[in-house]
Amino acid sequence: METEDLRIEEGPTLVREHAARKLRDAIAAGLYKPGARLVERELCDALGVSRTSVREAMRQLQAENLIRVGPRRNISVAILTVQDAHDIYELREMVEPVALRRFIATADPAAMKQVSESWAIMRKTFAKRDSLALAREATRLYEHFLTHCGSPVYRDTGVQLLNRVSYLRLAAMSSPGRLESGMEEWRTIVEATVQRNADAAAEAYVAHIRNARLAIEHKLAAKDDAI
Amino acid sequence: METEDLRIEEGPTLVREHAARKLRDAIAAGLYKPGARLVERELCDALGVSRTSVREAMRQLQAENLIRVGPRRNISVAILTVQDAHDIYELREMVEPVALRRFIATADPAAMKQVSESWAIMRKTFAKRDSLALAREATRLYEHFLTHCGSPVYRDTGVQLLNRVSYLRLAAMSSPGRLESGMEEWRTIVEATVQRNADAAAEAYVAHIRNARLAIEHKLAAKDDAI
DNA sequence: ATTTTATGATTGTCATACAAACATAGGCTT
DNA sequence: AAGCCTATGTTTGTATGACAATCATAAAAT
Repeated sequence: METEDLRIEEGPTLVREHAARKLRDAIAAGLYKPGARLVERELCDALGVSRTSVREAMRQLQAENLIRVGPRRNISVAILTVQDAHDIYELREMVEPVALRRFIATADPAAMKQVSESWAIMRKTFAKRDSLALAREATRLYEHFLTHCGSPVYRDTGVQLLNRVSYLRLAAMSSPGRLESGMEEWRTIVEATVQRNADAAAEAYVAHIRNARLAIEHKLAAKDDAI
Repeated sequence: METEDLRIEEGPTLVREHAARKLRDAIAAGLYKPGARLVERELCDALGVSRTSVREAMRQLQAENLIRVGPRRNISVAILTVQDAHDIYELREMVEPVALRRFIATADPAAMKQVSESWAIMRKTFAKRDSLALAREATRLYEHFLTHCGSPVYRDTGVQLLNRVSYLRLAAMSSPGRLESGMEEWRTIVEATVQRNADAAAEAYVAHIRNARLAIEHKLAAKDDAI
């Protein structure tokens, strides 16, 4: 009975959603870089699905601001200006601490246990200096808080903001020392969370997002304009 | 030269976007009520476009959380629970006052003039007790602040939240006295805005959103569960 | 009356088709 | 040789038709 996870929700076996997830992941992993042109036909070949499904997935990513349809109707991975990144982090700072407070107030033991487990994985990947896996697990934890905060509204809003900066977060981890300080911040967040100390957790979370923003702005300032 | 509005942006003459806008407006106007089933073929007939375009528009509205694809794959207008509505207003209270502050700080005279003009229209429609036109003009003003706050991120996030509660706002205007108090709140907001008094405008805006939320929660509490 | 079966409706996906916009490469003119 | 024009191919937007799978409903059988 433990193995069976009786979900009420629908089976996610839609081709268009599979395509959308693949594209989202590819963008997050930096496989498609900001500004890179996306050609429908090539995506069809790469994903092994029809144009119909690719196009429906594209409309979804477009609404999520992950891709952009230009004036010449060419489709490309969205480019974030320094100001865009700043604003997204500013919003994250408003949204996610509230979600974390709600998570702490309402999370059941299973959801709380997942936090410790994700944290353990993060420490392991950190020890191996596997940035990509670490970023992925951190994303999982961010989304875990949002998903289990009891509010679909906070979840949708928060996840959308997170997705928009996913590749930036990966890029920022290459700043010297950022990995270490980030892990310190996470440790504080996780410890306060499992102890259900909402104030401490939220405060640490705000500090974490702010530091992440500064790291990213520093990284972006090095480049010319936008990424 | 005054009549020509030289836009850099792309021409919005895409059938799918036209369809998406029509559906959004229909939901906002209460033409399609929450929970109402949407049948592709009927939408094709009503809009005079192909299934291709309707489906792509649906994917967009789905990503905007305006429609929902159920487990049985039937598509319906999204239903907001009382909690959902509460959370959306809570987020609006975080996002929109910041956008308004930025608007006040950066709006050019033309953008500021538009505020007075919208406000004039609102007073006119209010005098005629034309709730639908009033709601539409208020939406235009909300979106005007967001569009001209200088931040695409705030605009996208704010507009998305606004769209989700569009039909609720219309419904709340039928509460006795809400129209009058709402107009008072708007007057304070507009006056402070055109005087570029950011603190006063933001404070009035927060109060306005809070009152609107209370009116809606009161309205929703009357019904059973969700709308 | 209950169960079973047939029928129709709806969605998801694919394959084509074609016009419009656009890019590119050649060829032509001067 | 430089610049202009044309032919060709590419890409996107849209429409149409097809079909399987699922679901709902009506009809039929027990």
